[in-house]
Amino acid sequence: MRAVPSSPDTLLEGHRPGRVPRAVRSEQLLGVADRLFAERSFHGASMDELARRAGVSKPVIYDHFGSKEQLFATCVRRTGEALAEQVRTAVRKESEPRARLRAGSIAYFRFLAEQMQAWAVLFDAQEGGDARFAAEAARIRHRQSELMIDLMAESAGTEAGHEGRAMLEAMTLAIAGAYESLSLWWREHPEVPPEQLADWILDLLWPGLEGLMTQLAASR
Amino acid sequence: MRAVPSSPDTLLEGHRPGRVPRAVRSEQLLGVADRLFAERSFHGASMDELARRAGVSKPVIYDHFGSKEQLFATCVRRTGEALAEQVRTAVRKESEPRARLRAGSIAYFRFLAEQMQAWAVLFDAQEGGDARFAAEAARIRHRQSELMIDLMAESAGTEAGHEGRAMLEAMTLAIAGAYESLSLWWREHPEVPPEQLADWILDLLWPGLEGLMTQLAASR
Amino acid sequence: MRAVPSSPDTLLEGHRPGRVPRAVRSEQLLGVADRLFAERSFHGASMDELARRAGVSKPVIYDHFGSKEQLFATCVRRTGEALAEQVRTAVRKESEPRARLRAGSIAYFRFLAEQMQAWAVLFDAQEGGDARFAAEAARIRHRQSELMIDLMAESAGTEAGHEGRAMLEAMTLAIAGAYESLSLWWREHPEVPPEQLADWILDLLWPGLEGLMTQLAASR
Amino acid sequence: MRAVPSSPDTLLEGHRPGRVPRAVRSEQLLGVADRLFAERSFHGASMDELARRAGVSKPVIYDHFGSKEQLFATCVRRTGEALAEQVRTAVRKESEPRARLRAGSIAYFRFLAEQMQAWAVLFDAQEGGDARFAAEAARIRHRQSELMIDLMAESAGTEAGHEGRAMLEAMTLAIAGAYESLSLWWREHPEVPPEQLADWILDLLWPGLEGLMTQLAASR
DNA sequence: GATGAATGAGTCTTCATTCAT
DNA sequence: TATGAATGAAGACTCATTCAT
Repeated sequence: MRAVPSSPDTLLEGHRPGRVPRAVRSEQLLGVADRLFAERSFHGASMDELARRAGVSKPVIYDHFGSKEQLFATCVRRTGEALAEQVRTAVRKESEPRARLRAGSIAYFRFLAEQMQAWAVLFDAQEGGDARFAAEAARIRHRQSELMIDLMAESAGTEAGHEGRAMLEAMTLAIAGAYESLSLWWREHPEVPPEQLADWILDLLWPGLEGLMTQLAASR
Repeated sequence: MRAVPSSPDTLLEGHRPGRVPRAVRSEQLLGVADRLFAERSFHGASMDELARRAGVSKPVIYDHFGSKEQLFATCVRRTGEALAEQVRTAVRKESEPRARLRAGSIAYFRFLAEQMQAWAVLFDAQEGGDARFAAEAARIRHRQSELMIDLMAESAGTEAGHEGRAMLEAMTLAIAGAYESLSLWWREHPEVPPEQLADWILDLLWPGLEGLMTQLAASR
Repeated sequence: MRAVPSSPDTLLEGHRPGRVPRAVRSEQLLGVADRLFAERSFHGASMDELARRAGVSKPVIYDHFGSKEQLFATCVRRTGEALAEQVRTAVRKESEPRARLRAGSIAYFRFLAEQMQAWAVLFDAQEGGDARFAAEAARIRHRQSELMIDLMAESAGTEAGHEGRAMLEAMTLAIAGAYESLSLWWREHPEVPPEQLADWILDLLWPGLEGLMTQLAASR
Repeated sequence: MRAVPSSPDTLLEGHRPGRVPRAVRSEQLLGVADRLFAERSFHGASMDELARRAGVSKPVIYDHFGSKEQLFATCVRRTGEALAEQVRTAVRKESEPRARLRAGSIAYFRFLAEQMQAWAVLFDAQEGGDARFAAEAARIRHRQSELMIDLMAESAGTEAGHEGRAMLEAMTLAIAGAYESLSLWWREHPEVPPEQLADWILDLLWPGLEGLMTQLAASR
């Protein structure tokens, strides 16, 4: 029994349904999709609901993104980029390695707090049903931690020797995993401030990280 | 043009399709289900395919497990318990905290290597579409790392003061996340031996862990 | 070997399968559903067959009615209303109580004769498998006989005193039951004209009804 | 997930599951089936549940009754016969027509009160999904009212002339319908005593019935 | 550029019924 | 004789996707 369109989210975006420049419509759809995927996860979200919420007909969506999967991939990428940008900016404001990592961590958690929904999209990409997004998501997550390390190491001038390459990659992911799990925990303990989280995880990771960096520097 | 049953996995289990004692069939079905969920993830796996692979009709499966969800939950639980057991055993063979953690880590990675498929089930439980397994899975993952810490700390006699409780819980999950992400990376670099992985992650985590434990002991 | 759609009932409705305005399709589906439920009863009717007969795919039906139950309820309600309307109209044309009842009875039987299929839907609602339609159906049947009595009594100015309330309700249903059973018998003796049926049942019920009405009027 | 047999109703019947004379088992199964069909109606009742409740395996049931439908038909017939017997006995105790009908009515309602479950079986037979029981049920219901009339008329010496045959049959069913509908109403107003019900319906039907009988007698 | 209408394939689940032991 | 194990067929329902307007 077809649901009545009711007030679509579109209105909030400041555009009447109907004639809308393509780029704007695209952006608006991505926003709605972000929220929907965050709420329902890839499989739970239906194109029908997306269309309803966006206040457009389904063909519009297909015209813009081709398929549910491509739409999802786009959401994931966009969110990943926004997160990366926020972290990068924060890290650049510091110069000491530890301070850089701390700043990056705080920026990271702040992003999550501000954009809960986008964040969920990012992590749930781990699923995706067909492991097709695993690729994209993994790349993003990878980049995420790599970013932190790179930025952190920027001043240290450390560059991975060939042998340490694999290890660095692996550790990079391990760290990303630690952040993500911590984020999931945070979801249920939102009273803890981002700075607290950052201090905790720095206490856990920094000593080891410092050691690894020294070791890499030596092996160079 | 109905598909021919083709070689069901049953044969691998050493049982002709047909009459089989209930317990045996149960076990066999769980095995096939483990593999299937590992390949396709919860949503991607269909009961039809499961039945086809197991060489039985669907009602058999429903008679044994009641529903897809219950079947999945059973797989997750079973795998979690097996993993925990393997780790526990390994840890108990050592007495020095660091050695214990190392032994546990190796056992952990060995379990994954031996039972790739089961392992995927465990991690993918993070999804589950309806966050219904998230509970179970989270509990298992939590227990996993808690287990390591507990066992590790056994001799140290450390017991969390009230204030450190939240931090410990959070760190525990962060650590689990690190292990899991590392495992995912390992999936694509199977040439790295478990001991190597263990050493890497110990180098990363141990210094911080040692510090945390000292700190907790002091605050007691 | 997929079955050819064969002549769907659609043709009878004057619409090619394919694109049809929503309201028209709705109406057409209700018609087909009426017939199907009449033939097979709620449980015996399958949405698959309904779709096949209507010459549409199942999702179309679900889009229109939401579920089998809602579709059935709609059929029942519609039929009930149509019947009530027909009876009401007929009764209003007479002024003498007995003549009113007779006119109503004839209208009632004529409705059945004209819309056999709809009629079956109405009576089978008594079942419904889960007693979920029992409510709706009971209400309709109740209303049916109440209607006759009310209309009949309109001029008589009789109004139930508090004490006679239960009795009136019970008798009302008993009368409805008599009509329904008589209708079922009629199904197998279609040669009997509606007027004949009306005379028979009036001979059976009128004397008693007259007595009851007098009695109620006196007790007021 | 197969339910545990748990205490089957069998025990109440005073026979251990296992070795039981065929006739006894049959009787016991019918008892359980009566209750089950009464609770769930034909379609809602499953052979699995029946077997579980009876504490036997399904093949036993199939061995005894051949199919679900035959089992149901048997239940319906048995119940109908018991009801007829009870009414017949009561009627025979009176000699005046009106008194006979009244006694029969009371016996009828008493039967329902005492054997609610059996009664439901009887009326729900109106459904049956495939109208296959409609036949059997109709016959029984028919016989029911016929019985009352016959018994009532016994002393009156009235015998239907050929012309009045159809009318009598039709009226007979109409009366049965009235009783049944009244019974359904009673289900929700169990505080009303059977005698009250009998008086009500006699007030409604008797005057007309008397007239019909006179008319028939005259036309002879 | 946008939509209302429609679909085919596939989902999980249940049931009456019957072998093989 | 009685049963545990199994099955084929069907049921309601949903979804991503695409014509025809």
